[in-house]
Amino acid sequence: MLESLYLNLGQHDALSDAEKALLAGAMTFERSFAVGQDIVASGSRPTYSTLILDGLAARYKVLENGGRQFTSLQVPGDFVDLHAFLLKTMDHGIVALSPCHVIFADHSRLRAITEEAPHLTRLLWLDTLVDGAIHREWIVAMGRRSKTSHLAHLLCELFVRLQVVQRTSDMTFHLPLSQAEMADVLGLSVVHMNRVIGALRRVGVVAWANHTVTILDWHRLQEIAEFDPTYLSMMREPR
Amino acid sequence: MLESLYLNLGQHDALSDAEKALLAGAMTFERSFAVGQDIVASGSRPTYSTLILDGLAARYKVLENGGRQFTSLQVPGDFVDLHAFLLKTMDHGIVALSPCHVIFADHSRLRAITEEAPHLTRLLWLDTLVDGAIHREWIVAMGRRSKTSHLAHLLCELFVRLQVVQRTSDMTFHLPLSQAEMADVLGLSVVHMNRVIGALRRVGVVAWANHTVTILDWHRLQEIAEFDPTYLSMMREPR
DNA sequence: AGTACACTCTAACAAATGTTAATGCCGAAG
DNA sequence: CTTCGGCATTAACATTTGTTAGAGTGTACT
Repeated sequence: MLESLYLNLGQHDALSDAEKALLAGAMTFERSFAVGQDIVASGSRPTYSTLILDGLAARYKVLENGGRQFTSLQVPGDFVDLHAFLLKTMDHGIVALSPCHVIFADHSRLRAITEEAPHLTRLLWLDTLVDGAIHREWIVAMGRRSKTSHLAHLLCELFVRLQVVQRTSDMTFHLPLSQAEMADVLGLSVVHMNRVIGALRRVGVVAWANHTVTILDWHRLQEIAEFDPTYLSMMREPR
Repeated sequence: MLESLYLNLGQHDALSDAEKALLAGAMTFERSFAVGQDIVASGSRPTYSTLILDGLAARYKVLENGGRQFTSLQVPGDFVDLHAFLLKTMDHGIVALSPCHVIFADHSRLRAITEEAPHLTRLLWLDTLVDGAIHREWIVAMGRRSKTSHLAHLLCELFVRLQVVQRTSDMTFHLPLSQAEMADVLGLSVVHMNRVIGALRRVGVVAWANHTVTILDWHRLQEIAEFDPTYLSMMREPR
């Protein structure tokens, strides 16, 4: 059941059976969330961290004028709020973008892991570091890429991340976001988001309909995005 | 000499003398960097992490078209590349924005800390988590704030962070960046950066000359920025 | 079958932001 | 003292992006 988590953590370094058991032992109960529901509320102080077993979720902040910005997309195998284990207070919310099935890991047991399992601790730490690396890539995309390139980069990133946890088939993956939600990812108006998607479609590198993205020309998409997956740390090496 | 580091880590939770000694024991040699020099090169695989003792530095990425985007600003007491301890390969560069005096912490000794000092490990982990929280705040600023608000937010953040490590005097702090460098922070053209700075000056909330920023109206600046320091985790509590 | 609703897409126009170029200021180097 | 070069500033114009409005489309519900 924790296959996605093992795939996610295991992509960076070998995960022993004992470590898998420790992770499994940290888990408590499961729960499902409907689309649009908050999985974690901004301002809350969770005592457990939430692992996505299935579905797509996002971190977001809302400004006074009502504007919403997603700061990350979370796929199966991601701890959406592992950082709250040490940050304590959520400074943002986490919402389900598709029906989400999750499982909760108790902070007291995570703490026990940090006391007794240094290597596993480093892997969990690493998981949050990759999070940060993704954030940096998003900052670069928002600041200095063309909007088309930004979108292309996002699709490359999602494809690769979903591939790791075996949520792609061929060059296709499911992307349940509406264009309004995509606009909240890229920081655009809905109208302009529509223009940018249209532009990328017109180039012919992706097909995108019914919430399903098909990459028609991976090489060219990667070129448009200047996508270099180094930041995802997918090399398996001692950590 | 590591006062800034102790202030930085110690703002989140109590740091024992034993832990301070462990940190001091991880340090090896010191070095100075001139303005514009790379402190860490993109693509390198450092075997030590760099702590800023004095000066201002920034993480950055460069795109094929020559555009540069800063992804963070680093102040004294910050480990600029603590993440490389586990990420291994630098996917971005780090440059000195003012003359920087730094000290290097050996990865092998950091690893020893993770094996033997769980609480200190959690504090170092936390340090990288705050990094991530700042990244998220930057993403929100780039995506959904007005440029004036973004700039105001950046000044609020810098002021608070510099205050923690005692690099402010009254409502004033040193900001060595040129407007071209500021543009690479906010993701703007130099001309527009100049307009935005002019706008914030005209409002009368900050004075800014000779690389020195004076906050004239903290309350209103915070209002313009919608600045809420929660994300910096400055509450001292058990971690 | 008909209605309501959410979503995509387009058009027309307004506002924000980028580009190019020129001016002035000031400190470093000769 | 003079010259040079980097930086801040402004203007004029081009391009990108936002806003408002509306038309089309498909699906769930009655």
